[in-house]
Amino acid sequence: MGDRRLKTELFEQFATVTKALANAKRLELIDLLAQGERTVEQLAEAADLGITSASGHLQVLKGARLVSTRRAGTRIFYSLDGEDVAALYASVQQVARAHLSATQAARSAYLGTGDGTGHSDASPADAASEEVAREELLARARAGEVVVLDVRPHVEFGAGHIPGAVSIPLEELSERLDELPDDAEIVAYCRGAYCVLAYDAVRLLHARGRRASRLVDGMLEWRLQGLPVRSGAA
Amino acid sequence: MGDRRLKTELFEQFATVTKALANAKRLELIDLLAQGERTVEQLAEAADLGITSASGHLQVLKGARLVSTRRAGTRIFYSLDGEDVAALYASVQQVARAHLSATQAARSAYLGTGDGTGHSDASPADAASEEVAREELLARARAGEVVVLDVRPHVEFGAGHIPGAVSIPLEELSERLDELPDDAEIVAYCRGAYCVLAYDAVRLLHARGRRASRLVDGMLEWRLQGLPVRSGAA
DNA sequence: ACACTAATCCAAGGATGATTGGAGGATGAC
DNA sequence: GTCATCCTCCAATCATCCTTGGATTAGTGT
Repeated sequence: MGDRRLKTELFEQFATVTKALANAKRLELIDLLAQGERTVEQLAEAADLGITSASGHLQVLKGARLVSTRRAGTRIFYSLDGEDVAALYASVQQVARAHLSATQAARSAYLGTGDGTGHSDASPADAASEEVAREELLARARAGEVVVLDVRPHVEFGAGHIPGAVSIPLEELSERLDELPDDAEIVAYCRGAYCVLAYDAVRLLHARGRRASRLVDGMLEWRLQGLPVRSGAA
Repeated sequence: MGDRRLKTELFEQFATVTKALANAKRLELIDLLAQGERTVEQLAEAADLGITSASGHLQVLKGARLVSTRRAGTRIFYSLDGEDVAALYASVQQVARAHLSATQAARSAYLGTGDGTGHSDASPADAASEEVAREELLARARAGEVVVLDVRPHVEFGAGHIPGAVSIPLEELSERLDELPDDAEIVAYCRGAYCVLAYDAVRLLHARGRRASRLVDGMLEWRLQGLPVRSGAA
């Protein structure tokens, strides 16, 4: 078989994709871009990177065609180059979560669920019991039974949100509580399975005596499921 | 926000997965393991690696919990640690194929389709026209209309195959042609979208005047689709 | 033309990863 | 027990990657 060379070349092609993903900061950039386009400066700030370093990482991602760019005057907006990249990223998250117990622990610690000491088998009064399934939310929202609350920053809401959702970023939530009907049940959501905003929002709402729960996962998984998405400002 | 440290740790967890995938040889090992368990020696041989090197790569994969081991006497069998790993790998292939034109070119060259010179837009008499969809194959096989032919090595057939399929590895095909009914239509399959065996098999069958086509993709995608799989020797 | 901003390019260093050869563990045959 | 086999572990070399600072390019406004 003279196909060793061709075979190797093929796997090296695959590896250009995986190598582009093989860095924590680049994964963080992809996580951000999964919520909508951003400039280099915004990305650097959000991912705690120097401008030069962020630009470098973005060049690597661009080289692997995982992101694309759009020029607007003096700025350059980066965005994910297709839903399959988001799906690949979600797949990575899923594998990490299922295979690495350290990921579960890190996730609990970051989200503020469980105790984070490691024996995370099943906290009885866990926030998991307050998760709402996607199809269920869609049905109940259409029936007007619940208020859907998007607690991500306004920009991300504008780039794509659940139809009918109200946009109140977590930062503004405590001051704008009165915009939410007193008696309604509230379902909050944010970026995805590893986003802390909705967890914080539900904790805050409960503390204020509201009935609130959380959509399972978040926008990333909602979109990948092919469920309806609307874009445009609030 | 004091969550920068926690956030970074979370993404570093994700990165342990992607770093384990960030190497052409390791991807090749995963490709092999997606067809069933193998020993270190078999893997080294198949992937054109030294034993030491292969073992090292496998340790990396094991460290990320992407593969698991089983000891049998003096040998150690490696296998993928769950279908989600196979799904992740398939997702990588998909992204590479959709985003990198070089991957398309490398694929055509390896599979022996198209001309491989780069302008691979659409070869008229392309092998694509002879692809059979998965559900269609299942229905026609159950109705006895087609003979399903597995042209992978016997070991891989034993580890999992399409119910009712006949096992004739490509190497043995030309000598064992008489085992296939003269008049039947034959549908060949092998490992996956990047496996050359079924392509070669169909070319050989056509040359011998048989009616033959190829299942779209292969065993990997069949399994991930949740379609029925049987295991055990022929 | 000039100043200003956003982003990329380049070079240097320190860190991390891949391969190889040789030593060492575990298991099975005798 | 000894030997052979299969695999892992260790150490050294070489290549690759990440970060940082300074210089450069592209675009905007005056």
